[in-house]
Amino acid sequence: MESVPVDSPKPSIVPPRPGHNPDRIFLIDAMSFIFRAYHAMARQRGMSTRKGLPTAAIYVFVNMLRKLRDDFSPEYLAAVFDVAAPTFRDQQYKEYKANRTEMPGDLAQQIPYIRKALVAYRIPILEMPGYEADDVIGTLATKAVAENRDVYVVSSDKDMLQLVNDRVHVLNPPKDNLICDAAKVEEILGVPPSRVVDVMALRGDSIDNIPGAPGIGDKGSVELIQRFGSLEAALDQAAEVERKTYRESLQNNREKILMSKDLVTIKCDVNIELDVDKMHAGNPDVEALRALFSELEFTSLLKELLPVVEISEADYHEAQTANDVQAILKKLGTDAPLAIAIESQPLAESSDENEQDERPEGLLPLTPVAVEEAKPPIIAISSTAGSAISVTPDSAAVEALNTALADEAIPKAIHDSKLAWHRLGPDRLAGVQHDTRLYSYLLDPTYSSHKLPELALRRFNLKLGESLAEAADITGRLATALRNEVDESGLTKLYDEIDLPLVPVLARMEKAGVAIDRAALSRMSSRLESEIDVKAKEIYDCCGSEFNINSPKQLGDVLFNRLNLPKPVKYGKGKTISTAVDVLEELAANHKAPKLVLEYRQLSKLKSTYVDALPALLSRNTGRLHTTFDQTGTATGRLSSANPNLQNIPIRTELGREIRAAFTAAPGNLLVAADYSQIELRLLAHYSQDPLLVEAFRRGDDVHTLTASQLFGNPPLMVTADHRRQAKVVNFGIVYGLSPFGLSQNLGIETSEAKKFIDAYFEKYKGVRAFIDRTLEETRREGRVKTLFGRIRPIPDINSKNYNLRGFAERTAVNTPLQGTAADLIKLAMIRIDAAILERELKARMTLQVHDELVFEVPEAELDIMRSIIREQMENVHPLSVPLMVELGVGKNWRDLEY
DNA sequence: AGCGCCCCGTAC
DNA sequence: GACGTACGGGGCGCTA
Repeated sequence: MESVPVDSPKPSIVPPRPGHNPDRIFLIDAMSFIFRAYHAMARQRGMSTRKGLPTAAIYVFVNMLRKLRDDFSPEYLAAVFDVAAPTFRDQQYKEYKANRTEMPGDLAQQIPYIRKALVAYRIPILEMPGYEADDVIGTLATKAVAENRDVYVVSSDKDMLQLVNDRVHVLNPPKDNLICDAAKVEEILGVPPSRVVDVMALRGDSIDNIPGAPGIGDKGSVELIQRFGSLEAALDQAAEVERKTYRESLQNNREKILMSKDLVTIKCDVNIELDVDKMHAGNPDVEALRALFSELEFTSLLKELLPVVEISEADYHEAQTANDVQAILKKLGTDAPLAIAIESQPLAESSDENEQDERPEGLLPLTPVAVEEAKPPIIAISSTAGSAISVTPDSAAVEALNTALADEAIPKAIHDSKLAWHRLGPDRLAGVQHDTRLYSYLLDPTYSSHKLPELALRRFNLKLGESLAEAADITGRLATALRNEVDESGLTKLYDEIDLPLVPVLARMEKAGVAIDRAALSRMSSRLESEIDVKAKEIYDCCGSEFNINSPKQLGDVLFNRLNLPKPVKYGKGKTISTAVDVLEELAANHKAPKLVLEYRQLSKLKSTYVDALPALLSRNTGRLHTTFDQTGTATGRLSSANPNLQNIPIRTELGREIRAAFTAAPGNLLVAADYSQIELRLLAHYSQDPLLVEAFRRGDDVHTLTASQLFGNPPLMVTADHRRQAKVVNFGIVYGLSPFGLSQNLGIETSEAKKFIDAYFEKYKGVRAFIDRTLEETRREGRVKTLFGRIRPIPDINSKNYNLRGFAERTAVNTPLQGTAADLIKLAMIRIDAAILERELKARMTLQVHDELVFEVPEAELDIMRSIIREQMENVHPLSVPLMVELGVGKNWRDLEY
């Protein structure tokens, strides 16, 4: 099955002529698209549902249908399938299509859904045992023309071009809905539609195993037909052909060629009725489509189906008096939560987007909006003056609202309670029981968004409007539905004991912020600026011209095309040649420029990303830097940090550490940084129970030295620094799910060498091997991994037939329990440390979390108590088969710490 | 001009 | 093709 080639620069697209012929029939050659979509899918990153059902072909097919409907508004429409049964051609020629391999499993899985989609679109499916789709289409086209209708054969199969005539066109959607009429066919193939079969008979088709004339290919077949006018004439006059191979092929294969023509000729007299009444293109069955798209997780398509908003603002009543508020609260049953939505926009006064909300507490203007219809009852709170809410409630109403918010006994449902905490201010909100954002995250942390509108769409097919009351309404409904799922998925304990209690802890950390030495950064900026300047000039000098060093494209051009430096061995997919660190390091021996570029890069990276960016984000109110921790942003359960990201402040180079030195403590305070030592390797020991690892950690041995001693066969005391370094890379690699290629890149050695390391590692650490095997086996069975505390991550690609996808899934499956359990543990420790600080009414504050490290700002007087609280809580956070160790540093800034 | 993607680099 | 998880800056092509 070949696609129609289009070599002409600008395909002539004939627009549909409205009113031209209202009797247009569109016949879709379904399988030709399905195969096409499937092959296109290989390039696209594997698309699938969370459960692992591949969906790329369905998606492409559905989009083709939509485009067809949008572009042409067909009057009549049908999809034609092949029946999986022998056809008359198989009887005629037993080798027919013998070369065709069976349909791949991940495609076959999708066919039923494509049929469902057609049903939902109310497009009839036609098929005829014993005939191929081509023949059915040819027959229907012929009959339609006899009824004076226009036919559009929707196909990307070149064979179809033989059907083209005055009334029959071939429409090729992947080629931008190119319409082929007779002229176009001649332009593309070099012969008119009536001679397409003649050409094909000569050329043959290896995919369908049609022999054709041996030795005559694409060019020859067209030439011969053009010259003689027809296949029969070419055969009869074969003697005149000068070229020996052509001549003899024609003379010696007459039967074969004629049979080929027979095979490729579409039969137009199949015994099938044309019933146009059943082919009326009407409106799709929206409910069926919705159900289908929902099952297939086609969220963008779902969205388009949903202009329907079930709620309108008219359904909500605004509460103006305390009695109105009390009336809402009365409606609450004993267990029903009060759903709350809060304006998420920053206050009008602080127009700065990045500004942390630092309003004095308790002064926030609140407008409660009561709702009688909603179940559970809701209160939407507008905190912005001049918002959509039209009434000004009396002070007693606001008072009643405030009391309810702070009442621990009234359970609340909120989407993103951390944001609510910030908006309302601490201690004004109590009793939060349902955070729908956290529910969504726990149920599937791999979703790219856990925002309320997306959730409403995904769960309820509901398009959320602007109204705050509506948001509260949806939040209430989501809380009920998601809580059930959380309970059913065994995530309740994790939610109750880790994710929910962490919310106020993070809120306090964000509010506290960190102190920054602005002057130090400013000095550094000036210094970097001049150094960057000098470095740029040096680069221009030795490259012979000025260009944008920041542009990998321009840089690559200069290095590899102008200076003719050797190109990296692998610069595959992209058009630009890689100028990444390892490539430039390699080139440093050949030329001065690469080293200079690396130095330039380091300087400009530090300047733009940190030195200049951080001061711009300092709060005008507090003068400190307030990050936002996202508790629902990672697939593993880790936190992430943004605006600014304080989880990637440099530490590895001296210059980078200078930035760290600008993270200071307020006067009279010290910074305390507490790191878990090798927490992921300790968890590997715990999970695998590998005797070597477990014993090493119990004895307090250096685990990298141990691995070096195992890999290189020296006793631990004889391990060299270099062996230890390499062993460390291997240890890290194990946690990340290493491959020989990855390790070889990291160590700068041959893949074969790397493989020896890996084999040696697993030979020594048999428990680790078994753990990995166990984990993979379980993941294949369950389609997901779990942390020690039951946090779930779906791994849909674990059984994929795609080598890359599967490999990635396997590494993820091994890494996530380790990374995710470490995340759970430190979250638990944070909750307990926070509680200890509150309980003792200490002034010390937790300020940062960097995955395995916590940073505190501690008054000097509280140093001793804090040190002991931190160590105690972190090291004893949860019993494991190996001890957890914490390294505690104290200092005036984040660089100069004394351990 | 604004958005999205790529390349690159920072952290753990 | 690429050992896990993130965020962000700059370039650049795409849309408007």
